[in-house]
Amino acid sequence: MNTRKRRQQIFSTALTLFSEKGYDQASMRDIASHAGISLGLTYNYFKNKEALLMAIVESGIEQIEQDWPNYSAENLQQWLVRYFTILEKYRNYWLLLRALRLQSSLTQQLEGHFDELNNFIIGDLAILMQQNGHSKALPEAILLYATLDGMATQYFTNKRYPLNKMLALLQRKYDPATSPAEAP
Amino acid sequence: MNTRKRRQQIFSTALTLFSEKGYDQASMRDIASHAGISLGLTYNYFKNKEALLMAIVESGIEQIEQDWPNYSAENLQQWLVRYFTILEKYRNYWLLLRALRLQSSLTQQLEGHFDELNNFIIGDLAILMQQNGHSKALPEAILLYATLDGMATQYFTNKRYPLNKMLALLQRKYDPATSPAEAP
Amino acid sequence: MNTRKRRQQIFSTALTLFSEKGYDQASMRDIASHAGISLGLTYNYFKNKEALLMAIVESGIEQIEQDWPNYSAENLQQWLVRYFTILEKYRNYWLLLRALRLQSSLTQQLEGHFDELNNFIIGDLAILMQQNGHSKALPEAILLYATLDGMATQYFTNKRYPLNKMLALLQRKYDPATSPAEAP
Amino acid sequence: MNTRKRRQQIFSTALTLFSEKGYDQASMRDIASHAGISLGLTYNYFKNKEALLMAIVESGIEQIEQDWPNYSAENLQQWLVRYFTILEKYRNYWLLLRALRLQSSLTQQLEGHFDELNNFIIGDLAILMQQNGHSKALPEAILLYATLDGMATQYFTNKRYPLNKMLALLQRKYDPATSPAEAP
DNA sequence: AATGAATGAGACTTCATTCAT
DNA sequence: TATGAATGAAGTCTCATTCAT
Repeated sequence: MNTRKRRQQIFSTALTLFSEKGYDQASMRDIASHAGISLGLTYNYFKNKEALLMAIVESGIEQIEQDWPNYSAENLQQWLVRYFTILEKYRNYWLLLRALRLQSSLTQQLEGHFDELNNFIIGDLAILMQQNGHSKALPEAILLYATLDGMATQYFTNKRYPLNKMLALLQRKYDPATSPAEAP
Repeated sequence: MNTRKRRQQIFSTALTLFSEKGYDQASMRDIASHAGISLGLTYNYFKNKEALLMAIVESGIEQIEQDWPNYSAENLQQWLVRYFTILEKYRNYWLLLRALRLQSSLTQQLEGHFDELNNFIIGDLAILMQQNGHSKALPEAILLYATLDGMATQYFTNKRYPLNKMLALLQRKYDPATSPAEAP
Repeated sequence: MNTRKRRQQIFSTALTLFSEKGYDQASMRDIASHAGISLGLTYNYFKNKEALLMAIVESGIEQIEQDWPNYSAENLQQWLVRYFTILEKYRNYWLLLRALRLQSSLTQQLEGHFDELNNFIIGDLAILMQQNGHSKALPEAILLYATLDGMATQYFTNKRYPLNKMLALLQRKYDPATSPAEAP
Repeated sequence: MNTRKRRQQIFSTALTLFSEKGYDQASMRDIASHAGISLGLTYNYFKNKEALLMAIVESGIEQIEQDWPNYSAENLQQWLVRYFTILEKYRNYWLLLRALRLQSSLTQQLEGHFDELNNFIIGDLAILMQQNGHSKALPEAILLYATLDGMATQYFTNKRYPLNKMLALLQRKYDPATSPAEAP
C-alpha cells in the first residue's frame, strides 16, 4: 500500500478513536489494531502519539478550511443550515478539538490552531452579517458563533437535542424581514 | 486535621487538577502531592479514583443547585450577569463537567447528572422568558442556553474573549423595550 | 477488657480468617474489624502479623497437646473415631498448619513445630499399635497416620467426602479380630 | 526466542515459584526476573496473574492425565511404585494444587479440576483393586488414595520421610498372597 | 488501653516506544 | 516496508506498620 494511503488509514482510525474515547483512553495498540496493521508500523508514519495527534489536528483544520468554500451560502439562513452540515461531516474533528481545548497541558501550538479556525469561521460569518445590514457585524458574528457552538455541543452530546427546531428558531431570529436586528 | 477538612482538601485539589489537566492526566499521586499528603491517604477518603470523580461531580451539581437561589434575578438582564457570576465561581466544575461530557465511556450515572443540571438552568430561564412575554418560552430558553454555553466555552478557553462586550450585546438583544421578541 | 481476653479475641479471629482465606489474603484490618477492635490495637498485643501467626501456630499445637489426654482411647477403633473428633474441633488449626507447611519461605521455626506435633500423634498411635500386637508398631503408625492425614485433607476440602464410611472401613481393616495385621 | 518456548519459560518459572512460595508470595516481578525477562513481557503471554495460574493448573492436570497411561501397571504393587514416580515428576504441580485446594476463595473452576483429577486416579486404582479380588473396590480405592495422599504430603514436606520403607510396607499390606483383603 | 489517620513500599497492570528480524 | 516481541516507566491500589492523641 502506498505511503499516503497508509498514513491516511492510521490517521482516520486514530481520529475516530481519539474522538470516541478520548486521547488518553485510545492506545496506540488500539489504533493499530483497528487500522488492521501492526503496532510498530504506526511509528513508521508518525514519530509518536503526540505527533499523530498534532497531525490530525492540523490536518483537520486544514481540511475544513479547504472544504469551506464548497458550502458558501447566499444568505445567513442558508449559511446556518450549511454550517451544521459541515459540522456533521467533521463531527469527529469537532469533538476532538473541543475535548483538547478543555484540557490545557496542551502544547501552546494547539492554541494557535484553535484560534485560527475560530477566526476563520467568525470572519466568514461577519461578512454575511454585514450583508444583512448589521452595523456592528463582528460582535454580532462573535455572539452568533457562540450560539452555534453551544448548539453543537448540545447536539453532539445529547441524542435528543432538537437541532432542527432550534435551527429554525435561529433562522427566524436572524431573518432581516421579520426581526430587524437594529431598530430603525 | 479533622476528617471533613481532609476530605475537602483532597476534594478541591482533585477538582483543580481534573479541570486543569483532565481526569486521565491527573494522577492520584499528583493529587496527593498537591494536597500535601501521602498517596495512600487519598484512598482512606475515596474508594478509588472514579469514586473521587463521582463525588466531585455530584457535589458540584448539588452545590450549584443549592447556591442558585442566592442569585435570583428580577429580569433577564440581571439574570444574564448573574449567570456568569455563578459560572466564574464554579469555573472548575464547569470545565470538568464539560470535558467529561465530551468523553463518552462515561458512566450512565454521569449522563443523568448532566441532564439534571441542564434542565435545572433551562427551566429557570424559561420562567424568566415567559415573564418577558415570550409565547414560546421553552424553545427560546433552550436557544439562549446554547448561546450562554458557547460564550462560556469561549470565555474559559480564551483569555482574550470579550465577555463583557458580548454580555452587553446579549442583554440588548433580549431587552423587551428595544427589541420585542415577537412582533405585535 | 482484660489483657488475656483481648489477646484471645484477636487470636481466634485471626485463626479463623487465616484458615479461611489464607495468611496472605487476610489483612490486619480484616482481622481487627472482624474482632470488633481498632486496627492499631492489634499491634499492642502482637508485634506484627508474623508474630501473630507464630503465636497462633504455637498455641494451637500447645492446645492440642494439652487437650489430647482428654480423648484417650482404649483401643485403636475408639482412637480412630476420637482422632477425627479432635480434628473437627481443631479444624481451623489443622487447615492453617497444613497450608503453611505447603509454603516454604516459612521460618525454620515452624518446621520444628510441625514435626513436634506429628511425632506426638504418631507416638500415641504407635503405643496403641503395639498393644494391638503389631511387632513393627512405629512403621505401622506412620503409615496409618498418612492415611488419616489423607482422609482429613479430603474431608476438609470436599463436602461430599464419605468420612464415616471410610472410617468404618478403616476400623475393620485394623480390627485384630477380623483381619490380623500379621499372618500367623 | 519463539513464542511457544517463551510461554513455556514463563509458565515453568511461575510453576516453580508458585509451588515454592505460594501463589500470593510469588510476585509477577519475581516470575519475570527469574525467567530472565522484563516484567511487562509476562503480560504478552498471560492476560494476568490469575490467568497464568489457571493455565498452569489446567495444563498440569492435562499433562498428568496424558502421561498417565505411560505408567500403567500390571498389579497394585507395581502401580504403587509408579504412582510415586509420577508424583515425583509432577511434584511442583502436586504442591501447587494442594496449596490452592487448602485456600478457599478459589474459583469454582478450580474445584472442578481438582475433582476431575482425583476421580481420574481413584478410578484407575479401583480397577486394579477389582482385579485384586476386592469386592468393594471403590471404597477400598478411596481409602488407599487417602493413604497415598497422606504419604505424599509427608514426603514432600519432610526431607527425612522414609518413603521407600513406607511404600514397601504398603505393598505388603495390599499383597493378595500374604494378606487377603477379604477373609473367605 | 485504644483509636484510626497517615505513611510508603510494593503489587498488579497498561502502555508508549524501540528494535531485531 | 512491516512485524510484534520486548522493555521500563508510570499508574492505580492495597496493606503492614507507626504514631499523635
